[in-house]
Amino acid sequence: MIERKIQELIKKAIVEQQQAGRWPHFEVPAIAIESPQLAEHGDYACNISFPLSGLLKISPMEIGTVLLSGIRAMVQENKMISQVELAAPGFLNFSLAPAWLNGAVDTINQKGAEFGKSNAGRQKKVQVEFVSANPTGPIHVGNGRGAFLGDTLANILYWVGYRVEREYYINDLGKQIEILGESVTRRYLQNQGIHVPYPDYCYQGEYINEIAKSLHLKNYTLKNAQKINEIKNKIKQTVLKKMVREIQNLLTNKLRVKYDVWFSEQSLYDSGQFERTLNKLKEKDLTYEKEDALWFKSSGFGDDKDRVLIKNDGAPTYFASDIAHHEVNFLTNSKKINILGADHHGDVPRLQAAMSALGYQGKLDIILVQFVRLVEGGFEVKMSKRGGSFITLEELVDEIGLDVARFFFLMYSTATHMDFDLSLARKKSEKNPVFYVQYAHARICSIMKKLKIKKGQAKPKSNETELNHPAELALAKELIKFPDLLLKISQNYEIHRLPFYAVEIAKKFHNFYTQCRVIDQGEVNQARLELIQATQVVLKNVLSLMGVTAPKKM
RNA sequence: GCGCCCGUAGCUCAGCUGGAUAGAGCGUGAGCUUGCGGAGCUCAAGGCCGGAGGUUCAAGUCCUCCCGGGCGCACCA
Repeated sequence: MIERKIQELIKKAIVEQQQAGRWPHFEVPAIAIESPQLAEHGDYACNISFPLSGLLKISPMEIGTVLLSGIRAMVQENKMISQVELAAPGFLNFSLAPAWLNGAVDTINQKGAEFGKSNAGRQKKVQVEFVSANPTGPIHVGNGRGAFLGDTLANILYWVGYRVEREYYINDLGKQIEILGESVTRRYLQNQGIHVPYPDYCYQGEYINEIAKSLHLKNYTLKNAQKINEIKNKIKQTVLKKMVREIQNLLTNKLRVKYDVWFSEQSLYDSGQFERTLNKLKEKDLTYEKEDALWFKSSGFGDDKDRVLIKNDGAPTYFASDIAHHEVNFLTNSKKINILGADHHGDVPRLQAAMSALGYQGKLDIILVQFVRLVEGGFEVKMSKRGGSFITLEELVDEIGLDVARFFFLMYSTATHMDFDLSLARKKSEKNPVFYVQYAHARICSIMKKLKIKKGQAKPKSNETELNHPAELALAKELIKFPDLLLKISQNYEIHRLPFYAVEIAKKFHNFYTQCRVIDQGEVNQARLELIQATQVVLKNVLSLMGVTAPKKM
């Protein structure tokens, strides 16, 4: 909003020069569209002089000088911008007017819990799918990254005006589930004293044995142990349900991760959706049979080779299910964002190919999240369900706390391969940035409390209604960026900017706090009170988007 | 071999569609009390941004090659 205003000013100044015949005619928007950026020295810095310099064959400083006088004349009646200056290499720096900032702070307080919301999404329906880990074992630390990112992204999308559906896709079909059933069955039989081997392909984790121990299958005794398949199927269904329930319980109750839909892969077949999607591809002549299998011509849509839909044993592939699954999603959503682990990057081209084939081109965005490497005292802690040695997400959260975990996982770019040192995290936990941010919030609450105690005998308010101290202005300028930040994140999915922003606000606040007093000699500074109220509003909103608590005291 | 991601301060990471003297936290060193919470504030030290070319007025950012690390390359899910 501020950036657009500045762009307008610059464009006007350039056109002015053109109309006066001093500069040749060129397409202004193409250049003026270069958006102003935040700078240390001014509030907004613009580098427009540089591209113009090449075009006009005049030095950047000269161009800056010409534009400066034009813009200054216009700024006279502008309330938002108080000052424009030309800096050394040819930068134009725009400063925000304190009086205008005052009004902006006021607006934040009026909007309160709504501050930051917009209707940019125009109530379009978007689905965010995340985690979707196979229900073959506990949720591990790597899944946690996706869980918190997905939850927060969905929150942000909702705030900028989308109708958001959060989905967990349950792979309750196929080989992995068979192996899960078999693993538990074998342990179960072993626990009954029946000698059965435990092959390498079975899940090795101790949790398998724990589940086996908790099973009570009264109808099956040692005598009819030969009915292994019957037992296995029963156990498989029981274990699957149990696993899904545990995952649901962990995510929603313990990790504060919300879901709207738990979508079963099996349901695609029960509902006939799988057949419908498959027929659609067949009708478009995009499939063919080869070596007793049914193939999809994905190479015609950018994939490097064709892919199997139905295996030669008659069973559908995971890929085939996933196509039908996505089609269901697009029945009710105009857009889908899928958060995947980086180990699935190879699957992206084929999935996009299928979406293009079905007419959903450009509607699926995939966010690849790189792996988390757990390190303990310099050694990597392997996280593999198959291998059995891993730290579950639950264990991690129990140890460092949910607020710390959420903040920590959110503050890294999804492209970063993060190294997470457990021993370091434990030591550092008190110095964690999340506490820094929460402390700022608690400090504000503390001041508020102090004011409320004296409610009966209200403190006299000073007649200072305008911000002028540098620390006040810096804080106010930070606060007003919030709505634009959310819009940006909703477009580029750079979720890590949110925790960084939170830290920035906390920093500006702590700095303000040590330099400026809200309650001074029994008198309340009106402008500062409004400023810290606004700070509280923004901190609360930011933290709630991240699913982190905003404590009143610590 | 092919494809995707990463390489920035001692450590963990930012650096937004190329723009001013490359930033933060932790760690290290030096300071900060008449007053709203010291889980805070201020300052300092610490960098040939993996390497070499190229494009540009301008490269940590874009292109090519090389080195190093992670992950994929199934009729598994």
